[in-house]
Amino acid sequence: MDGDRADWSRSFRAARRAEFERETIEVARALIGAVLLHQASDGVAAGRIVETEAYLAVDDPASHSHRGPTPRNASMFGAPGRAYVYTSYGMHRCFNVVTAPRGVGEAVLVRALEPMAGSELMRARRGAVPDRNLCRGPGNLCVALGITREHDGCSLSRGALRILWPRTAFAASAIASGPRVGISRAVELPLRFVLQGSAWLSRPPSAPRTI
DNA sequence: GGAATGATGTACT
DNA sequence: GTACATCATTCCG
Repeated sequence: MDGDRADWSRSFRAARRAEFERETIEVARALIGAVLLHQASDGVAAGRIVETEAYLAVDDPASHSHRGPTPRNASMFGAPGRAYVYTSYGMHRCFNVVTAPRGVGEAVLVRALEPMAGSELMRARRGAVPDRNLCRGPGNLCVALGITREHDGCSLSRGALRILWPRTAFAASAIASGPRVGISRAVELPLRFVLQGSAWLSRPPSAPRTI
């Protein structure tokens, strides 16, 4: 009885891990619609992911991993399915999901959430901002969910900070891709993914290229 | 509406 | 010193 339960639990966890072990671009797409949840000491907050960006290990000079491991980006080279949280511009936190196998250095940046639970807590953490801005932008969503550098390297399958995968993925037509935001190198790569029509994006998808 | 700006940790020249 | 996966504020048309 307990043995069955342990087997079930093990295979369930393996399946959860497998979600993170697909190709990074595939994970970036698959994360659209997943829920990011943080159970903190002061309460629970969660939001549906509506915007992501993939950062790759090869031919991607905009990626933090491009020049190899450093103390800051160490967790990006760690195990998949864990968090990479870094400080941006000295003041903001940015939350990433590590995707590639240990040592490779790929991750998906989460850029915007649609609030699902804990809006009051988010408002308390964010201060006087319009609700539509609670989780708009990578720095803001970290404040709203209470994500800090303490979460760097933590598991996203087991701990207080978790990804809840959707039972069924969005249709490909519901997701748009385009250039990433706020970078100056590799600007042409279409590695940003958004839920089409979402009111919660950090910014609208850029217009389709007309050549 | 948009452009400019300042706050500032980490990594690099 | 300079650049940077940002954000809120200020200034301008």
